[in-house]
Amino acid sequence: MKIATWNVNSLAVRLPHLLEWLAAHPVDALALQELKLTDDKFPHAELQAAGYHAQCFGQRTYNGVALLTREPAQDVVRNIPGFADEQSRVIAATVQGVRVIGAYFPNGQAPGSDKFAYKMRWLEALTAWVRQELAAHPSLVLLGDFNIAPDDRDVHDPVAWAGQIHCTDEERTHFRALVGCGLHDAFRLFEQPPRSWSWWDYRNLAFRKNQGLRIDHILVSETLRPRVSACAIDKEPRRRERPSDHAPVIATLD
DNA sequence: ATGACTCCCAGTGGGAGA
Repeated sequence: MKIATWNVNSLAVRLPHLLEWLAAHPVDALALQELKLTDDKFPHAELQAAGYHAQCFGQRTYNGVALLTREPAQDVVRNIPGFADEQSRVIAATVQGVRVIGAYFPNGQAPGSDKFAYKMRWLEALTAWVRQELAAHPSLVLLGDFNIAPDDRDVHDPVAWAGQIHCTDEERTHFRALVGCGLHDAFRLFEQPPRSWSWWDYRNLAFRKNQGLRIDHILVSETLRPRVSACAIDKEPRRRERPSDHAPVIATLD
């Protein structure tokens, strides 16, 4: 079973990239973030033709998440139960016996800002809920755009980024708290090329210079850990014309 | 260097992203 995550930065713009990628990588589940469209505009027909069921949770202009699955999904949950939120950031479902939680974590803009405070509240609520979900579903994957670079080795220039958004101690402490619920960063279960990133700024020729951050993650539960045989970032879609600024991440479960 | 690019909604500019 293959499970992947991809921040597409506008599904309307990226649908051709997505369909091409799915044809080359027929994963069993794909969590999408930053759809930037409402559910009435979700391309159900195109994805159905590509062999996928889709659960969507869209929003105009910003945010929006979806879960694409080969097999039908059960027990779909939108956003964090009990956490009132205007923003569409979480979609969870059970697929082939695995509880899959796809999430678009808040950006946070800058430490000290209102958006940073929202990010902290959101992370608090997510962690409490994930703990409950793990108790109910031992086979669980939490994946998506975390907007957190967990470690300095996930940052192309740790000195320049020190204390900046995605790299603050507060964000990294929250990441460790999530992992502490009983999860493992699938990417770090394996030897990886040095300077592996999942996001590159559109500006400054950042992709060409390989200046990026690893902020898109796949966390697997203790129960699933022995089944994970690979995890990789696919840079290919970032090389295409008019790419998303994020690359997909794929985990393979035996 | 408060830059740079891309997307969206707007409406000939500005917010947000990361």
